Amino acid sequence: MSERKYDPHEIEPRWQAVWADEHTWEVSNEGALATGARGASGPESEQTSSYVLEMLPYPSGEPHIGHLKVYSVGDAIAHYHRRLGRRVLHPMGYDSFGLPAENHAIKTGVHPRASTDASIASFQRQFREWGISIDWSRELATHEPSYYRWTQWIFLQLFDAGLAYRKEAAVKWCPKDQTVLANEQVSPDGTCERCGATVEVRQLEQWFLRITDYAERLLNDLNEIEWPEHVKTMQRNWIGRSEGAEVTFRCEELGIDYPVFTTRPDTLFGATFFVMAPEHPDVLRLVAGTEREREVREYVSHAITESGEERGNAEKPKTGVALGRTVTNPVNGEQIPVYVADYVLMEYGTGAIMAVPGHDERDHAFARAFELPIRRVIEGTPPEGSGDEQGLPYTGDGSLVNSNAEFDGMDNREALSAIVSWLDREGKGHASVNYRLRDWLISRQRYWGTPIPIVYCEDCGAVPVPEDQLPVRLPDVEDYAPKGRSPLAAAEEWVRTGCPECGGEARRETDTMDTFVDSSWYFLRYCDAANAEAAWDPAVLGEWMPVDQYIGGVEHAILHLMYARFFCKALADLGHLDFQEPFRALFTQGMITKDGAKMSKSRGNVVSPSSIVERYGADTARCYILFIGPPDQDADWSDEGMEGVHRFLSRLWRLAAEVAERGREEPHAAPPAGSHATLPRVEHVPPGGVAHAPPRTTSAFQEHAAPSTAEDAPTGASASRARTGSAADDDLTLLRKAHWAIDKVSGDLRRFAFNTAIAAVMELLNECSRLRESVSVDSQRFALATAASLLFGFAPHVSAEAYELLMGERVWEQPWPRAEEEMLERDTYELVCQVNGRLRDRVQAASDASPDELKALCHAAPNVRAHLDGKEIVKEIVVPGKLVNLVVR
RNA sequence: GCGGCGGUGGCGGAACGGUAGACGCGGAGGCCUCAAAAGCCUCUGUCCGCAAGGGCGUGUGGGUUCGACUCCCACCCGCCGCACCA
Repeated sequence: MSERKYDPHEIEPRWQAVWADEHTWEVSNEGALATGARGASGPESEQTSSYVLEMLPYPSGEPHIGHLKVYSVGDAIAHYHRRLGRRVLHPMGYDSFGLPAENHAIKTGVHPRASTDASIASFQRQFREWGISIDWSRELATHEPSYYRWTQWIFLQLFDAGLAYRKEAAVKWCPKDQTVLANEQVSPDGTCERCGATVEVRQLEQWFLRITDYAERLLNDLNEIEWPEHVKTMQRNWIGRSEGAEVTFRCEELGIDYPVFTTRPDTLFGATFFVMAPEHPDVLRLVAGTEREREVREYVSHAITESGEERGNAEKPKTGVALGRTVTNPVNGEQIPVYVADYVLMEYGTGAIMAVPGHDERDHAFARAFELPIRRVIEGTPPEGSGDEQGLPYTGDGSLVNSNAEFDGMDNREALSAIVSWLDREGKGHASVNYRLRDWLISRQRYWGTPIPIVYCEDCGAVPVPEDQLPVRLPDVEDYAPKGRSPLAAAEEWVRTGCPECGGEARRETDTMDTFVDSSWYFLRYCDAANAEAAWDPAVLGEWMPVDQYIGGVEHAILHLMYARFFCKALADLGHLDFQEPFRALFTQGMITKDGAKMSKSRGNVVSPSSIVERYGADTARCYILFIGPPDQDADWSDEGMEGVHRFLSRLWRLAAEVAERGREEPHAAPPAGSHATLPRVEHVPPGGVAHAPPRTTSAFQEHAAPSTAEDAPTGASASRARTGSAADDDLTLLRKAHWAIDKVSGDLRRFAFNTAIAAVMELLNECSRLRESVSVDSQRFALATAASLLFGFAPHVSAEAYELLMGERVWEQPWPRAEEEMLERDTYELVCQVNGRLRDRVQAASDASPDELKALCHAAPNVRAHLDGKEIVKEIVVPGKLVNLVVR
């Protein structure tokens, strides 16, 4: 046993230096271009290139444990793909614009660029210390003009296509961050997702991206991608598609048509009133100059200042005010009263609804509160415990009643389409689809972001900055503090500019873009990061995109992942891309918690990657984080668990060092005492072949293949062949274990089961350790080299070290090991003997035994006999390779 | 309310419808050592039993099956998303 100790602090920097000096993980685009378009749908084995991407970090302070996890997962995948023979693009960058750096600047006066750059330097250093296999030649940061120049270019493409537009709207405003927010950035409780302040509504003119144009495609194309079901579900919910009809209700007095969206046109005959949202622009117009005006004004101003939380509470009693107007129900000509009520939302549908109190719970509650008529138009009884004396509201299916001669008696589902057809013919409505998704508000009244490349001219209006004048650089300012307008507005010299169209005086847009715009296309830029002429060369993109495996946190399930999909579709429509979906497969990793709680500074339970790496080395940290449990689930950090992984890596290194030493002392020519003379030495095969071929089948293998019988096989569960077996048996046992591990790890990697993959390597190492006295150096070397090879993607440094000690070669240059079929097959196995489905005995059976032979073995098993005593056998189930089950009575 | 994901030893977790608890942690005992650390070995779901062996065990209750952690039905609990969405 070597006296030396596993020292990650000596090993890790040495290998990091090799990878850095040799630019090991860089890939060029030329190869990709030369091979032509890669078979996007081709089988895994034929794929020649692969794009493995983890979500880029927001550089703030130091990397945290979540970063360690996501890049450990991504690196394992990247290495696996490489060793399957693919050229792997595995880049890194920084989402470096954003509020935290700016808030820090407000507090300290340090320019956000300075703190951001410092943080980026820390991330870079740690990524190298973790040994992540990154192609550093493609590194980018979204705050660099060389990057945001193209963010601005994309904005202009969208602007030219009418997909970026400016409009005044009721928008979400965070009073603390002093900026508007996207709908997606407001938490369900009506607070700012970032700072927690209660979000207000303000009427402001803002920039939007027309993501709603893509609602249908964003929904449908979810079927084309390999994403976790829960993420797809979240996106589907967020898009919120509803099928129904748009129906026009006319206000005869004023001659105005009001379309409403309904999913239940079959209940149109039950519409007994009409309700508008407080924000509806016509509410005040309808009451202007009437005695109702004052009351309505008061109600409206109260309603729009209510917080989303107050207003959104479904339990809240219904409130509202009658407008003193009526509209005509198009199906029966009835005049029905119009109300304003806060339960109707301006942002969904048309901001006005037809109210059917007989068949809608909310309308029913309102009708009761305001004593409005409630009419049943569909027969049926609501579930127990709901509904009034008449069984209303009833929201289920049934036959139409109280409608008209044409539709009464008709099944409501049929009636639905029949009524829509009728409306269509009469010009009073049509089938319609409505979405919950809103357009994406991208302007922010903040400093640290990509400037929006627009100037305002008195004569020409909003004019795009010409492409050759990009980037519009972010100017330096004195004061970053938000004052309800962008800090950029204070940079007067920067703001004042000439109009690109008429040359006259103009002023620059002073808002910046939401940082989600920056991160909606970074994966494209990686493909062609050095391109100074264009955002990308479509030919280069064609080689790498779409991303084969994207990895990140679920927290981006809606925001980033929806925006990036939208960008791809829009840019594809504009002819800049030839694919629709950016991320073919997605993996979402779970959170690492401490003592069951999210790590946070305020809780004081933060485990910092740098402290773990300092103490145990990067390999232990990475390996533990993958071993802790299924990577898509949350997992709780345990220092003891990490100690266990550290012991495992120590043992691997120690055994490798020991075997390397033993190998030097005992050259292959003189194997010890005949025990394994029949086993040839490990072969070295050039790249493209099998990495380290296992010893070929020899007499040792055949000797072992002698079939056992029930009589001579051990019957006790704990009987161990290895203990009593000869040295050659042990060699074979170990080699088989190695091949088993190759097979197991290969399968586990395909399904992201890193925890069980590492467990399999642990098993192999346990076997090496257990048999180390009785097997040949060659067998030991093969088994340990296999362990190192399989472990390389999880613990690269120690694996590279061990492999080099054993084989004198670089493990990452070896192809992924292949398990040999014959080494996976067993000539005997443990046959499970059951009586009535209960385990009663285990016996050795020959692999090629016939069902009848297996039955006989089972009958002969001592403990089976005891349970058969005096019973009648009714059925015998034989599962070759597994078990025999005797059913008795 | 709608949708999604979960519930297995003291703990993290393994188990194509076929030996429940791999692997690791923790625990107990032992070896090595003057001693300790490190390392190594054995045991470790639970109850009965000296043992052989047996009973009970994967949230609850049913069902399908020779056989169910796994499939089906009805519940309970937890987490996540959406929700006065017409």
